[in-house]
Amino acid sequence: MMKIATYNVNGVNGRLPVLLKWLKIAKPDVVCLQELKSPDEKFPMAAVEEAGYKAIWHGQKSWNGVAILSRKHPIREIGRGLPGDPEDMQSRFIEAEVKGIHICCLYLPNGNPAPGPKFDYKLEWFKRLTAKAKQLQKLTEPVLLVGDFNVMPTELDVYKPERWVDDALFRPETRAAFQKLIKQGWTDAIRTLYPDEVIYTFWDYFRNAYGRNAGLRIDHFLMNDALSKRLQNGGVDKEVRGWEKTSDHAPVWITVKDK
DNA sequence: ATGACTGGTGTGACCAGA
Repeated sequence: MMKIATYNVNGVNGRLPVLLKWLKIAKPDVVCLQELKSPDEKFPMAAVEEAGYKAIWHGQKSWNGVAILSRKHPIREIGRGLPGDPEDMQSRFIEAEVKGIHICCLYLPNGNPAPGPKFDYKLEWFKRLTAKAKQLQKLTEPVLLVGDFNVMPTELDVYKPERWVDDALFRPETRAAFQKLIKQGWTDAIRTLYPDEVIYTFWDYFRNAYGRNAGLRIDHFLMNDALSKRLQNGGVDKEVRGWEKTSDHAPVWITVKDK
C-alpha cells in the first residue's frame, strides 16, 4: 500500500512547523507540495530530510513553487516546468517517477481577476497541461496528475456556487477546460470515492470560512486507468486546517494498492 | 458589492492568493 498526499502549504518556510507535525502524524509515502513561495536555495531541505523524506523541488522567489517528497522510495526526476511556452518563468510543474508511478505535481494558475490577462494565462496553462496529459495517456504505466488545480469541477464542490459563477476558479471556461482534460481518460480519485458528498480542500482565511465550512474543492488527484484500478482509499486531513499558523488548504491523500 | 486574512518582501498608499 502506498499513501500519496497533496498539500498547498502557502509558504513552505513559514509553514514548516505545521508541515512537519502533519508529516509525523499522517506518514504519507509521497507528498506533492505547492506554493512553496521560496527560491530553490531556501527550500528547508535539512528539516525535510530530518523528518525522513527525500525531496526534489522547483521554486522561485516570492510565489509559486512545487516539490515532491518521498519517504521510502527513491525519486527519479523526469522534468520541471510545463512544456509549451519557453517564456513562462513560473514554477508550477514538476514530474517524477516514484516506485513505478509517474507523478506530475502541479499548481495551476488562479486566474483572477477574470476576464483579463491573468485569466488568459490560466486558460493557456490549462491548454498546455491538456497537451501534456494527452501524451501521458499514451503510457502504459500508472500516471497521476496531482495538486492545486484551482478549479471547482461542479456545483457540489463549492459553498454557494451562485456566488462563484464569475470567478476564475468556477467560470464556464474553467470548468469546460477541466472537463476536456478529464475526458481524455482521467479519474478524479476523491469524487470517485465519495460521489455525492460535500468535500472541501480549501477554506478562505476571511470571515471564519473554516468555522462555517464555507470551502472549495480545488486540490485533485487525476489517475489514468492503470492507477485508478489500484485506488483503495482517500480523504482530506481537514483538522490540519484548524491548527495554528496553518495554510488555507488542507492536505488531501489517497492510498493505492501495491502492484 | 465590499472587505475581511495571510505569506513574502521589505517597512509600500506593496503584491498575490482563491
